Amino acid sequence: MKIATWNVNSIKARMPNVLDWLAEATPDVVLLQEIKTVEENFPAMEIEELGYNCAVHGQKSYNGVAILSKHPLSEVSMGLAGDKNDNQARYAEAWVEAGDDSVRVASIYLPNGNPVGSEKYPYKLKWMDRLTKRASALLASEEPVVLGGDYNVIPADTDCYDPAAWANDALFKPETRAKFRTLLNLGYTEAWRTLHNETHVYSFWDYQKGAWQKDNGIRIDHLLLSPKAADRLAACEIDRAPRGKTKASDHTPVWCELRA
DNA sequence: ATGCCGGGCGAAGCCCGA
Repeated sequence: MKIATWNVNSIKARMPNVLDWLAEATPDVVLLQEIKTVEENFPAMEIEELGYNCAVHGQKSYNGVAILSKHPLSEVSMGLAGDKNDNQARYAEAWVEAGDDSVRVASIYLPNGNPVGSEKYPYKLKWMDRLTKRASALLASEEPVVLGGDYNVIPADTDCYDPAAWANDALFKPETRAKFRTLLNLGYTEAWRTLHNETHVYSFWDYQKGAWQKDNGIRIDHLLLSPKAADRLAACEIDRAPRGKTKASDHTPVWCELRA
């Protein structure tokens, strides 16, 4: 079971790249973020032609998440509990029906939180508390769970090109990283880091200042595995190739392989 | 301190991202 996460920064602008990558990488499940469109305008037909089912939690212009799966999806649930006034589309969850390979997945677009002095930062921290609550409830089921997405969290100094430059940023502040650790400490395994010792390996490069060419990136796209999923973890990689293509997203896909 | 780039929206220039 190959499960990927990818912030595509607009599904409509990214369709050629997304279709190419689906055909080349052949993931079973893809967790998309920042689709930037409502469900009615999601280009489902072209994706379905490649054998995927689509579950879309859309929003006009901003945010929006989706789950693509070659296996049937059930128990599809959109939105993150805990704040009835939150209408930003940042969370989608589903059960992937695949026999012994079955797994629960969530596509997560965690708020950026900048600028730190604005209301956006407390919104981010509260959203992380809500995610922690949901993640805790999912553990109680003792199912295999993969929480994948754009976490907008740089876990450690070595996950960015210049820690000093990010010191006061919402993606890197101690409070942000502490909440991310709280999430992990529930019992989740961050798939890429648990299989890799390398430092300065990234999943996002800004469009500006030649960040991609200089490899000035940050690692903020993560796959968090419950114990039952972590026991099945066989591989986890960051596929840099899509970031180097024309009309690229500023994020590149991260995928993991779970044994049956 | 701000723009840099790129997308949405909508038809110019602003909002937003990380």
